[in-house]
Amino acid sequence: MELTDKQITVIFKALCDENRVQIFRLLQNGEKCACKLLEAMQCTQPTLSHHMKILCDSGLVVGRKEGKWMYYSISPEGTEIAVNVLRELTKVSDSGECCCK
Amino acid sequence: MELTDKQITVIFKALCDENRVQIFRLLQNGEKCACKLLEAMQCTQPTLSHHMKILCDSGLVVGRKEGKWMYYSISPEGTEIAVNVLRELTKVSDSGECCCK
DNA sequence: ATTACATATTGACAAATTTCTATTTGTGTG
DNA sequence: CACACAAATAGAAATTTGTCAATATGTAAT
Repeated sequence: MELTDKQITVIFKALCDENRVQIFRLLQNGEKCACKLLEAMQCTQPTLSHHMKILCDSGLVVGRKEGKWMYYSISPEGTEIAVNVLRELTKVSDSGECCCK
Repeated sequence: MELTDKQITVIFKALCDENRVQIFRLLQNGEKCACKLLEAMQCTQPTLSHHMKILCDSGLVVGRKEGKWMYYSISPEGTEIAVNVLRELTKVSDSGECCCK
């Protein structure tokens, strides 16, 4: 399962905005409906919808529709992928010195 | 050691750009000087300098000056912090249902 | 069907980001 | 000192992102 550089940026874009970080905090207690998230956030409904789209695109959050409502939750699978990608990208396999010495 | 939401976004901004993802790949073999990175990248020197600043600000990369040269490498400490933050933010402590049912 | 409600989409605008060229700063050498 | 080289900074242009008001879509209830 190889991710492109582009896909990697999409994952971490989820965490590049303070509002979205706050949304993660709200989701830590379990699944929440959009309306409940909206109450807790200082933004309009379209703005929240926009952020939720970015979060779902990242794979770190999953949405579930139930009647009129959208329920969002943190995805353990997405989380695991993100952690692995981060570990992979920052893994150092020290192989020799730089030439510029 | 508590990080603000703002600081968290700064960490993950490092990984929000394809060029910077590429730089991580280049640094995986160990420390590299800026001039060597520049050779491998498709951008100008000021652009690389800009990206390196963002990477250093994130704490995921550290720079070391030696004479005229700047040497950059992946920071194991910064990496560990980033992984911990990611784990922390995406940790679910399931405490009850949403009210909107 | 009509109404009410929850969410998504559209379009516009402001702010932030990326990129470049030109210039400056810092360091070593003849 | 004067020159060359590496890297950073300044400033401007192009692009992307975040935000909102307005509107559309989907769902349930009367």
